[in-house]
Amino acid sequence: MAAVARNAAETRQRVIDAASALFAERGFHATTVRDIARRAGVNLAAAHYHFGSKDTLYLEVMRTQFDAVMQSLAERRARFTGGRPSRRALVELLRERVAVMLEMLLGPPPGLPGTLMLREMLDPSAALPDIVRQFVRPHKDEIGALVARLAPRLDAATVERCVFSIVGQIFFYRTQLAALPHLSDSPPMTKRWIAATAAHITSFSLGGMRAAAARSAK
Amino acid sequence: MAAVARNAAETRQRVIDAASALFAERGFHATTVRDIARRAGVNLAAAHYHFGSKDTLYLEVMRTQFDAVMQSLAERRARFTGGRPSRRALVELLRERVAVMLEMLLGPPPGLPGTLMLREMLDPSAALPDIVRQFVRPHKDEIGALVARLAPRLDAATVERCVFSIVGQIFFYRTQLAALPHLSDSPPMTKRWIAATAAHITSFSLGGMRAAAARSAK
DNA sequence: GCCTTAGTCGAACGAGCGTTTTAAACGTTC
DNA sequence: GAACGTTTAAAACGCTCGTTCGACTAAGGC
Repeated sequence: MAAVARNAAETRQRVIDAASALFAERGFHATTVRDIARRAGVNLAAAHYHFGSKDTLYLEVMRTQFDAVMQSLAERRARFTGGRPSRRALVELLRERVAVMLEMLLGPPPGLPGTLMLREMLDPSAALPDIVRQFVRPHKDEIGALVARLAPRLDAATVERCVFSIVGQIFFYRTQLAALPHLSDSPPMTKRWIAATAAHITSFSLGGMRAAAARSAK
Repeated sequence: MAAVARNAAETRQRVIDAASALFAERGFHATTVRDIARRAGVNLAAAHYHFGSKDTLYLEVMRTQFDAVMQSLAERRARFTGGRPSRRALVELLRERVAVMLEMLLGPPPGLPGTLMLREMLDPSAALPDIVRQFVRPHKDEIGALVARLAPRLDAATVERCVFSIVGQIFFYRTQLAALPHLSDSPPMTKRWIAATAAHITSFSLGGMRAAAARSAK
């Protein structure tokens, strides 16, 4: 039984991995269970044995994928605890968070969670509430906390708008990924490019927050 | 022949309209030609008679849809010509442009071009280059011109980054449309809400441009 | 040693898809 | 008014999809 169980777990994982890649690549409807089974190197019926249906496989893929994201996010979050950081440190934290989100959305190669989430936004499934809770909310809350500390005078509604403005700038590069080669002189998507983009977004946003504070003070 | 031709043109239009709505609503793969024919109130074969295949119908839908957008854009653009506007007028122009894009992306009801474009970005088809040329490029160039006039000291690369930052803030509300009810206290998407959002994005972006100018001056 | 159970496999099923065919209805032309 | 090309309607074709079936293998429990 041990050998079988080990193989079973491996089969399960291979199906999950293949399905993650294919769902991200082509979307739910354009992906066939046969393609998934072929890429996973398992039998067609085996996939159905483990997951029951294409729909539940999709939900399982989402759950698995965003569990992993949540975990890596939790590790990064540890840095926040500890004392009352200087403004310079807060800015640095924001810049780093922007860079992390850019990396997560654009690469390395697959940019899988970003793509799956974008697809979920266009064609919401039963997984959407979970994704929002595990993925979107934490990001929003963390950036919101940073904004609130960087601009203490802002009311809650303005903080939310600023968060949307910051996150929007980040998401833009994933949303328009396909169009960017037609739009701009090929951005190489290198580490260097990500750092430069994160730096721009950060300083642009700091200026924006200043303006928002000035506006709400009036 | 005249009566037939009139019916034929009407049939064509009805198919295009139904297909536009369904492709936006469900995406290409989840939409069936039978659904389109049913919603259009025409026979299944009629659609194939007029468009040959589902793929060419999709391309035709895209062409038609973004032709219309381009036309409405051209009308709005007329306002730009004429003299050297004051800074206050430039800001007003930017605010109005942001509001127009928000409206186009979020409503009234369908927000059709925005949805179709987002789908194209996730699953690019042969229509993507056209969409970029007719829809994305003009917006980018116009906002770029505004940015360049509002912050004359910026180099071209920084202007581009600022444009991406502005457009990103706008697109955010379309990208996260499905998640917004889970994220925020239900934004009503009314005219009033759009105006308030446009005002925030505009002032946030003006502050961001100021910061970008200060940064590039260093 | 036999039986149950978990897992895999090839084959097949029914449904729904895009597309094509067939035939009837239509206005136009002579 | 008969022949014609054009447009619509209905049925059918071929294919692929998600899913199911039954046989088979290997590993414990009694």
